[in-house]
Amino acid sequence: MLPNILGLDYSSMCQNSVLGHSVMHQRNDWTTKQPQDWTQKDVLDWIYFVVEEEELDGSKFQGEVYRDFSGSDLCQMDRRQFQRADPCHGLKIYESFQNLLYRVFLQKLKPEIDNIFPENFLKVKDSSSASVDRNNNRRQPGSGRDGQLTNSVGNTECNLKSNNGMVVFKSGNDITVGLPSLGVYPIGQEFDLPTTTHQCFSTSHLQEFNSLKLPSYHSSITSFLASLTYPTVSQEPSSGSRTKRSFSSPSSFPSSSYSSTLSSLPMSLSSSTPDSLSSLSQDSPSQMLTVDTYDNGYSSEDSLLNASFMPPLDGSPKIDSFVSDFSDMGIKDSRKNGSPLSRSAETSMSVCSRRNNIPVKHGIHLWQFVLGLLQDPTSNPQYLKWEDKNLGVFRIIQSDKVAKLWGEKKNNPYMTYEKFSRAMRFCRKSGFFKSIPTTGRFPKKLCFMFGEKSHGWKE
DNA sequence: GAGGAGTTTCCTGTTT
DNA sequence: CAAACAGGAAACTCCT
Repeated sequence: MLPNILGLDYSSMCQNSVLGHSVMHQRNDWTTKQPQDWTQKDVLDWIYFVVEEEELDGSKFQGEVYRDFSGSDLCQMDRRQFQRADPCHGLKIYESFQNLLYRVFLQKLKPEIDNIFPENFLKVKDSSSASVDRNNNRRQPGSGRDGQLTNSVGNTECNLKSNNGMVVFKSGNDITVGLPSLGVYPIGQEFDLPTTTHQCFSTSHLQEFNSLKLPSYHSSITSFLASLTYPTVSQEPSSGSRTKRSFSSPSSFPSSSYSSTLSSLPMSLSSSTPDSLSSLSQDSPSQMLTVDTYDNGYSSEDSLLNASFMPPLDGSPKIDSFVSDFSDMGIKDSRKNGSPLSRSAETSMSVCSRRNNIPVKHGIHLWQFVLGLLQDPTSNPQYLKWEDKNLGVFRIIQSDKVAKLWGEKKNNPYMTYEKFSRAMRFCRKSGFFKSIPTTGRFPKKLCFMFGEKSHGWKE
């Protein structure tokens, strides 16, 4: 039996095949090779597998489009090239391929991830024993109402989450990193910050990862891994109920690699472990990373520039399931008088609070979010694009989509372009954006310009 | 606990 | 006419 390097369930491949004998009852070579080593035949086998798995319209599928591509060719192709090659299914194939590369990478990392999540470092959460006090975002023993968030399939929420939505969770022997763009959802257990030094990932892993072409979440994972590579944990209690931990890091480690900010969800906080984990933010100018339970925002230009925002794909279950949680409960966004959701109203939403019970620090600012989108090839130029990068002028192409992404970033399913643009106007008033010059060069609608207080957009 | 920053929400009116 | 823009007002979260 050939080794299955991808961790795929082949049983599904051998059942209900609609593609005939090429897939059915036949072990495909592509499952035993690295994607970059695939032959043209492997590519075709995999493509047909995806068509079947994704239930794509076979009548519109033209396999010959992919006939001349090898695995290494696919690795070099970006979203647009897939779409150009196959206007009908190219994007779906591209997404599946990115997903596959990502899984291969995780398979390789698994032993080392196991190493940094030792068993005694994880503990299963008892949903009935704790809840979130919305005033201080800490769990209180005994009141189980908000005790545990469940997603649409009833899984426990995750335990470690980066500011850009990436989630690491461990279930038994399975470690998974969930990314919004993949619709991967966290199932996990609570864990405490390790109190010993962990040299978790070797730089060779990062280099290897760098060699993969994963444009949409490349830098997120890279920075995430980098942040896990070097932390040396020391604990320093601070005033009040909050405890801070600091992470020192080797000065040789480039500051740009500190971009990932990790934050625990309040779900994983308990009275006995008031500051489980936490987030990393660069505390310049020293090489000290301050870890604060509630900090999930960018704290420096470096972190901004290296943070790859990962917009979800159309139909991503994250927003959809989130919104459906509200609609299922018959809850509508029917606040009056311009007020945001009141505390009482929010409380009445119980488990499905507006912010999903995630403490949202102001963290990433609107202008930073917009800049992140502009720097992300998966959103630029699809959702917004530069009109004049030197001047900092950009135009929003899909206003609703951009607003929705902002809402997702803030865990607010009710975000609209109207509200988004109101926030943009406030940012303009504060100097993060400014008015478009009235030269007639730029369209007035949906056009914005970065202001004096924003930075990092100029080349 | 106060106050500020940065939104979020809803609103009315105007411009494109 | 619809979409976008503009800005007031109130409320909210988070931070200092």
